Amino acid sequence: MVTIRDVARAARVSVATVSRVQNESSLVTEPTRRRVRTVARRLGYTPHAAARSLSTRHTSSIGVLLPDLYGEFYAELIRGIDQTTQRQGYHLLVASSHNDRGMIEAALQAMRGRVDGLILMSPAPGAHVPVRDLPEGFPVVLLNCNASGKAFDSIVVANRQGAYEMVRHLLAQGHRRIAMITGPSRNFDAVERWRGYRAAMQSAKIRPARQWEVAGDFNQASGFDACRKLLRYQPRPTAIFAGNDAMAIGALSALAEAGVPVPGEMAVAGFDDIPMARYMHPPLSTVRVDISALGERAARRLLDAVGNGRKHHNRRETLPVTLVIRESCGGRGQPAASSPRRQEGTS
Amino acid sequence: MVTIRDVARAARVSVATVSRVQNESSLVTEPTRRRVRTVARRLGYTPHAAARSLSTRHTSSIGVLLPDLYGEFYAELIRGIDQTTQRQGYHLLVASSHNDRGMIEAALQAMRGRVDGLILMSPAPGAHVPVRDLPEGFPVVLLNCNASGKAFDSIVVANRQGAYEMVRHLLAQGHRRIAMITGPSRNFDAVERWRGYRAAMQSAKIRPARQWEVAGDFNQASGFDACRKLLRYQPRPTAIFAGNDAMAIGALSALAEAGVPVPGEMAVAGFDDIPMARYMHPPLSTVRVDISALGERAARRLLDAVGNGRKHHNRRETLPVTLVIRESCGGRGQPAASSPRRQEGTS
DNA sequence: CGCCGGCATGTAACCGATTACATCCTCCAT
DNA sequence: ATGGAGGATGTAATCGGTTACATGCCGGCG
Repeated sequence: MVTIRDVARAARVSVATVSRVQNESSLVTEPTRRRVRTVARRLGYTPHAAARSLSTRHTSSIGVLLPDLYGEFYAELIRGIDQTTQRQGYHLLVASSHNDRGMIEAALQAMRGRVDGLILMSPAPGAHVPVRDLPEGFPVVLLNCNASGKAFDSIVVANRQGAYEMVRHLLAQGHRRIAMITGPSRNFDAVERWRGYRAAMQSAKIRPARQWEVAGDFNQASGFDACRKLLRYQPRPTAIFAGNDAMAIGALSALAEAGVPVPGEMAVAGFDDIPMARYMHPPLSTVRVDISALGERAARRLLDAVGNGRKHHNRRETLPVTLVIRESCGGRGQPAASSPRRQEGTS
Repeated sequence: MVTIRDVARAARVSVATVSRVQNESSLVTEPTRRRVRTVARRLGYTPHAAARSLSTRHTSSIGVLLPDLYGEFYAELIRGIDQTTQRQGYHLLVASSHNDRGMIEAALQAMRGRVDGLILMSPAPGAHVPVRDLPEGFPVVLLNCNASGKAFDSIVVANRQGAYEMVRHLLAQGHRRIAMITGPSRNFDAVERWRGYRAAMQSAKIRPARQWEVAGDFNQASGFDACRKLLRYQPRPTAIFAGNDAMAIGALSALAEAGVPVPGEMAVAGFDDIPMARYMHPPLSTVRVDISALGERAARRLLDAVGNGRKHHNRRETLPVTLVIRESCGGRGQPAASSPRRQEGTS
């Protein structure tokens, strides 16, 4: 393992000079600089990150603590975060907590001295983040958490509003018996979307009925099951609003199997606008959430705090969502677009 | 920032003792241990990771360098890796290279002193990994790379065999005009799958024709476009094998739009078995790749190398794949299953 | 009684960088 | 000629841990 001292010796200079060359300090004469560069390259020298962060007191990496890593949502989120942090020369330390309180604390501990800031997403609506474990004044950005009274920056998706508008749209189409397949009750997004549904129903003077709300868990399979359950109702609902696209797709599958025409006898809508959604049969109406933008904003906000005064601003930002009406809910849907949406996926 | 010395002073012991308590060393009497523990907790002491790794010469985290982060594939891969590393107390530093050679090198550099080992996936089939940038004897596991003659551990997916078997299945159904929508030509998986297709066609004495091979990029949109192109052919193909599920789904969408019954007039098959696949209409036949298992194996292999002698074994392991025949290709398909596949996704 | 072994604890060197401060040199102004 | 300014470079302290080795204490045994 070649260290800065090896380079210094070989280049017949002091360690200080080598360090200065590495860090682009202006106080080195051009010939010296070249000599050091050459020697460093020849020896294959790379500065030791741990040593560097010990003395500089920053790590140029940030932590991302998520409840889970399963599914497109987190993939997109991480991608958005990575995009902006990488551009600024920061690295990403990711961890998943599996919603386990102990693991959250362990992860938070482990991050000390490893990262300069933290993006934290703990989905349980009631759970208060174990903030006390964090060093005082440590930059944190919360995602989709209720900020629990503490002065943290946070970014939330306009879940309630999106759900409200989608259900209003279904109402405008003449639907009255609108069922909802909800997400996990301990999930912040799920609960907010459900609140939006309720608010919209009430705005149309329709009394919310527990029976129209079937619980799912955000996976396709639960949407499939929930839909089958709804099909046994008498009278049947005429529209199904699913808490996310995965469940909506499960529902579409159940409807196809049961021979129920969509949107003819049943309108379906989802939430998220995952890439798949427009390629469903029929193309799925949904609420578009730009997840990678969410990640980008969080990262930008965090890097801001890390770079500048590292102060908590207690700013709460809301990421807007937009209705995407396609054929599955009977509005005039657009046909599936054919323009490629991104460069190149894999596998 | 409270350090080990602060704790030592407050507990009236030396730093060595505090360190020993932290590391569960047996050489501390029970009363001392308790006293130190109490003081540490009261002061909110957490050891500084950078300092610790500087002296112990290991970081308890491993690096994951991927070509991109877009899509379910990488999400699953990271999840699989995270699962096993987390269990052993390791952290994950992820980075995406965007296939840019410079960025790969930069990332490799940045990993020095930050990670104990590396999982590396560079998809370009010709590209040789810039191995020389790695410290001698640094544990590395390559994913889906051709190991380029160096003595590295590697794990590859049985892409060629899976494609071969799927096309053989289509042939057995009586299809002769089987088209393929290929993935990006610089992608290792894509090329291997295409080779499998070719091999199967040749095994049936069908001369491969360039015209039956339409280029895609692994995204839904490209599958949609490619399928429209194929529909204009005279005579039409009777089966389409897509290089991955995303493109197969795009193709299904184009077929639905054109009113071509599946599998009646056109059989369709994909590759990967993403969770969505069984919920398509009709359910999609595909080649199942257990991506998270791929990640798990890679992680296990790497941790093995890190823990034990950190030697390169130059072992090459192959992850098997299995055919999943559903309705989209006319075999007797299973109906969509209704058992939940995983605990709880989000959004 | 004295010596020795072994255990609990302390002291200080070290890991590999950064950087404040010291030093030295050169060149210029008085 | 001389003092001083200022730039290039070197020396050594420092970051916060770990750990080899030193020390001191205690009990047991000859």
